[in-house]
Amino acid sequence: MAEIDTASFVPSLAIDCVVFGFHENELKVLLLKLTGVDVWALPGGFVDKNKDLEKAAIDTLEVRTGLTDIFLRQFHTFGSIARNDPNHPKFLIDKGLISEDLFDWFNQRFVTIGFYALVEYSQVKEPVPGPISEACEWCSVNDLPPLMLDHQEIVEKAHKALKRELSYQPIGLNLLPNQFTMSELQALYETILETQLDRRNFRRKILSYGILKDTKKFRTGVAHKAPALYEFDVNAYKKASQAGLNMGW
Amino acid sequence: MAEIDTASFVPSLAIDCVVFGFHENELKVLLLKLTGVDVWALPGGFVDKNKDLEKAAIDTLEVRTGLTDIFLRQFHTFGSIARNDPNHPKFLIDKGLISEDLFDWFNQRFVTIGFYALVEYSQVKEPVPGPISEACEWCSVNDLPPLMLDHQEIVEKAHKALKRELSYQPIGLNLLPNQFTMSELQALYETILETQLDRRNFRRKILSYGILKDTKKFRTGVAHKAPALYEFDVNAYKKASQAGLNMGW
DNA sequence: CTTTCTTTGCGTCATTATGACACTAAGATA
DNA sequence: TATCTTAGTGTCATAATGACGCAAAGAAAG
Repeated sequence: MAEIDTASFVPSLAIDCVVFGFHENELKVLLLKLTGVDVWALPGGFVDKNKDLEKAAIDTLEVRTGLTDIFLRQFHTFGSIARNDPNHPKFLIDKGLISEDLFDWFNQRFVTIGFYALVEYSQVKEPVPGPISEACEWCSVNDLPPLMLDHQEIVEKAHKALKRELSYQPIGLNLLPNQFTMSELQALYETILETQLDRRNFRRKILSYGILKDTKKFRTGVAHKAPALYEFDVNAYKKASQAGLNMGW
Repeated sequence: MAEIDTASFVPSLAIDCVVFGFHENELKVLLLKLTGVDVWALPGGFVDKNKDLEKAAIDTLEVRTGLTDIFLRQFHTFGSIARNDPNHPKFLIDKGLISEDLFDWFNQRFVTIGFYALVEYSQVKEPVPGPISEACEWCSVNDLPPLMLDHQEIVEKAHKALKRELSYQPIGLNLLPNQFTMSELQALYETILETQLDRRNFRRKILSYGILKDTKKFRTGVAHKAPALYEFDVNAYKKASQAGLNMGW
């Protein structure tokens, strides 16, 4: 059972992280399975009184994924009064996840600040569960298990934010391994956007941004023609992020 | 001096609103001047325990502007620990703005949820100051008076968010009077983007979106050739908002 | 070893969007 | 009446986009 020192936290405040990864042509999110029940939750937590919001998110992610230096973006704050449901702390207590003394703390009205993170799937060796969870796993955004509270809505909103981001920012540096093929990059775009793109036009457009470097190497040992391996030109990538792609005016 | 019932508020939480208006080719924000000092603040406040965040923002704006049905968007949550500066509540007490009992409340670490609002300048007849302010006025974003705490940063971030929004959303319905000329619309765009646009290309592009209706009327009584009056085709405008303009992929 | 199949890489072509700018019309002012 | 400023329309070269063809590379099948 989780013992927490509620006095060290900012009351009413929480953070939740939607950690996106990309694997086998699917967009995944990291979820925690609450111990003993088929209810899942986003990694997140309370905010330490002397910790910045960002830092709270970063620390949470480091614990879960082992990664430091994660791409993180605040995308929305969820503060509907409907989020406060007394059945929720009751449920947690019934299932033995938190002690009874914590009812009041968990029964507060929480406002949660949503962050999304982009991580390289393969770099997360073994996601680690938290004090009230027994598993930490990647789940496909298109096939989510039952989620706690409004976490489903939070995931959806994060996905939407990511989609939008894609329309005016380069994306991939944080989601793909260092080297990747054009097809893999395209698959990432298609997956996030949930749409199909023409292979040849995609190549033309993404190359026109000048953010890719041809490594002159090829992926070998795979079926069919060996595809060229690219990597991001980090400098150009960051410049493009700053300036924004496809700005309308 | 302001008397407030702190018990009715969610601790640690506040909202701040950046209300944008457009007047004389300048982008304005509504600011409150604290009584007796040359320090200004954004309209905002604490969050009532049983009020949604959005509702808290809406209510604040209604009090200040008299307007209901305001275009409102959450753009960022500010939660740095550096926001909590004990000198600030001391200052408020020294200046007689709040009573000494309120020190603890005001000395909390506050996380503030930033909203920006777009309103039609001329519809705000007489902005009304709050309990600790003696004036509520429009100030040009390019020439802001000294602002409280990190409110300057909040305004800047809101402006940036608005700029970005402009690149993939139609804007104007909430900032311009019902009928307007092409030049006025262009001036709005130029002001928000802080850049110059070619008159003829602007017209072509904005018309191509199909969100404008020609009213067949003209603005009379002004110097030079009478310009045509347009209004937004609200249906088309909303569809365009949904779909997004200039989406890159 | 040759054929088949799939994926990669490069290119074409018609259409549309964009940036730069010229010209005319309308109406106020000199 | 001439002049000046803003409005409205159009042109033209260039760039971007969408649709799609074709040949080369390599694995797999015969």
